[in-house]
Amino acid sequence: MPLIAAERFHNLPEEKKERILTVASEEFSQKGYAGASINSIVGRLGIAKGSLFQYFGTKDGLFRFVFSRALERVKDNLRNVRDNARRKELSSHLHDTLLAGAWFIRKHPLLYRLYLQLLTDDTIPFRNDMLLALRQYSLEYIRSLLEEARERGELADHVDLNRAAFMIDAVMDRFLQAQAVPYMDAGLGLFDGDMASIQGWIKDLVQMIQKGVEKV
Amino acid sequence: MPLIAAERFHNLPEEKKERILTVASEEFSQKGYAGASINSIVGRLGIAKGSLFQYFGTKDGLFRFVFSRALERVKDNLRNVRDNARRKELSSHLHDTLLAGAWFIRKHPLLYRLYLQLLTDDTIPFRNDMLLALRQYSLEYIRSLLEEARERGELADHVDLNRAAFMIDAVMDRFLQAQAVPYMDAGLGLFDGDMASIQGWIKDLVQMIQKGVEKV
Amino acid sequence: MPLIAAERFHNLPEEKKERILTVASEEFSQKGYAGASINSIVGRLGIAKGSLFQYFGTKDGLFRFVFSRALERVKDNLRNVRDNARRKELSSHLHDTLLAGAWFIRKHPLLYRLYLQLLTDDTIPFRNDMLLALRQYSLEYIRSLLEEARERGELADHVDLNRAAFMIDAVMDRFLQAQAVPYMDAGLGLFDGDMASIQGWIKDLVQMIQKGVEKV
Amino acid sequence: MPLIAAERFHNLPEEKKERILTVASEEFSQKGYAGASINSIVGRLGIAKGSLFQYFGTKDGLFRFVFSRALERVKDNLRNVRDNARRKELSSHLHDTLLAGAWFIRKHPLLYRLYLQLLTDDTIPFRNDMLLALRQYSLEYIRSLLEEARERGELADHVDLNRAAFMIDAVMDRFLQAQAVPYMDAGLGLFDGDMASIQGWIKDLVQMIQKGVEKV
DNA sequence: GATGAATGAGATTTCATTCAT
DNA sequence: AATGAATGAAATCTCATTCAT
Repeated sequence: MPLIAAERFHNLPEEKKERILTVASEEFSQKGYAGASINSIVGRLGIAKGSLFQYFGTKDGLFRFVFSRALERVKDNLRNVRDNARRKELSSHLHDTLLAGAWFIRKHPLLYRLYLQLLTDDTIPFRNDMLLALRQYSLEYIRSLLEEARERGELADHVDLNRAAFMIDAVMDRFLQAQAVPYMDAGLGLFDGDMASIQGWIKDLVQMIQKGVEKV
Repeated sequence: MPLIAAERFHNLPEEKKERILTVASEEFSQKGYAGASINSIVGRLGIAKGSLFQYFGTKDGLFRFVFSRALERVKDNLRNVRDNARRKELSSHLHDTLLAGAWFIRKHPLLYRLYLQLLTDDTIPFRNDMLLALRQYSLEYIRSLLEEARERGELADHVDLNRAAFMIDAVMDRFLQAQAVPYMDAGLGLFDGDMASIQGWIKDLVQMIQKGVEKV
Repeated sequence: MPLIAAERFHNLPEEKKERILTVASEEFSQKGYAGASINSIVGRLGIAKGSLFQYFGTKDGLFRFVFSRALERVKDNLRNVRDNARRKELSSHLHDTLLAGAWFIRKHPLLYRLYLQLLTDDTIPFRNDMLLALRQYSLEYIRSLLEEARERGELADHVDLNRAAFMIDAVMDRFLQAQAVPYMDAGLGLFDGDMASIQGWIKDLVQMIQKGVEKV
Repeated sequence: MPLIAAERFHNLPEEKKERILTVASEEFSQKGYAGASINSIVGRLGIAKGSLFQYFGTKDGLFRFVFSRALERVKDNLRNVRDNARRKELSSHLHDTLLAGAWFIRKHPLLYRLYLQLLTDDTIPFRNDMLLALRQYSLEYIRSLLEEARERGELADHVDLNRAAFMIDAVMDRFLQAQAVPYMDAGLGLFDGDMASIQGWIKDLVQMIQKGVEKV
């Protein structure tokens, strides 16, 4: 999913570009694709309606650009984790990943919600392309962590890596959802605000994988 | 979240009511709340626009009614599972639940997507109420299964029930998502179409819980 | 070119329908298809913008309806001429036709200009269909007059009917254009306002055909 | 209708000027004045929008320039015919004229369509001026041919020159329209593609004039 | 109780034009 | 002399909602 066009946009001063994308992100992630309003965006930005259309051509174009950029940020974030944490054991890797994810979502809660939008809205153009790109990246990242763990002897042969990746992805994703979506833990008090309990979650998760996922 | 309004609606013949709610469900779950169009709904139904507004008052009213009814169906479905499967062991319960969930989603894929809509769309009226109701019901249902399992001695003391419920909920929900949302397994081939592999997933899941989730 | 849809429109009171079509005709014939403005039309009519779109769906739909109706009127007009003037000689027929045409254009100058619009505007939807329908009708009508004239012995064998029809059509059409388009006679004073000179034109035209058009 | 503005334009290299006017001609003649888009023109040209406005000031200015230039070309074309064909008889003159016209339209079909645009579009600025200039030139040209013919004794006294000019103009114009506008002969097969039949048409036309147009 | 005509605000998008660089 | 970013009015069209019949 390459960055689509928006030539005009690239010539703008960095600061202005940033402001535009932030406001657009907010709009899309709060109201969904259909609910988002170009009028509202330009109103908040204080720029002319025509300008936004010169930058991105269509509402679709704007959305795709915003989402592509969000995806790039996620990838950068994960790449960062890997670069800074080579040769550690699995639980440490996962810990860093989850921590990075949680930190990212706290910092860019809207980008995460953009992803959630994609899951259900059939009217979003190129939805399938975007979603597939994202899912593949996520699962492959986790699977690569598991493969390294196996090479280090952390995971027994009976552990099915694909299944394990799926489960880790599911739990971590739900964990992260709980940071971005209110009521996701339905008031059970599972998460305290300060991230202190992440250690416990990670430990559980790795134990689960190591002991509980058998090959088919 | 009580059912409001819709007095006029209830007097309609059952068949007509069914058709209206089905079409409205389709519209909302495919296009999201904002993207859904009353015009499109009455167009597909072949009834007058005024009628729909007499039944439900507003677009909000229609959405709330549709969603409430969907929630009722989910509850009925789960109640059914419990009634038909008392006194079994945990893995059997979870198995039945997951099977029922998968069956339900195959039969009513749109209702499930209505739930996904809720997760992100801030513009949906009473979103928080609806979401909270749903999450609570889901987590409490699983927690009650776990409590029964502990009473039967299936779960050691060191297992934290809330955490376990959360993880089960996460994995099951992601599993179900993969039935309703294309590309959710990103082509890893985790699921075959005929549900046959559910047994394996459940076994893994219970093992994980029994061995891997420690009290904080 | 059948009348396209516009179901909603047909239920309106006759008087209102008339007013709408008149105003729309004016707009299109004065400004062309692209230049015509829905805003301007509803502004002049004093009705809501949404109403016009409920009647005709799109700008295209409105244009096609207006044009189709204009074509029907032209056909009715010519049918009328034929019905009232059977068994006469050619010059009398042509005279009646031209008179009817001139009368029609004086009464509905805008409809005639709608036809002229078609000639050049590639962006008008279904332009070719509409134009072909109109041209065929016109040429066939004149040709049928010539065939009858030949049967009555008014036209010698050497007269090529297709060529003659084309020439008559050309001159009559240009004659009629001069009624609708200012400056068409470039100030040569060929036409006095009161139609009195039509007799002379017709006489010339028939003489031309009878004496001057040879078979290829 | 003097050429206004365009000082900056004249300093451009000949090749560039040509390209700009060609593209502008295409746009106007295909879409009409209102439908034509400056955006589309500069897009096709690959030049900056601001440049076009520096050359011609406004859309009106561009159109007037394009049209004036087209008119000059038509005049040049006819002047050429006269210069190369002095002292011939009427039918020969008309033949050359028609041939030149047909050749011109085949080579510059868009310029001809520009003229047709003028006939109906009230929103074109200075429409009347332009149209009058064109019509006068055409009718006067033909009339001058007829006057020369009379001096040579080709036309009897009873032939009304204005009427004759009008008829010739009408038939020739329609004949030329059939080259530029599809369906103008409505499938009657009156014209073969290679211009070979022009001889026949001219012969008919002159005969018609000589025998059939009487003074009022 | 059902209808569907009427509404006007608001949606996305295109337009000709200006002007600082 | 050329550029293209900025503009805001106006374009077409859709929307949820009202209400008289």
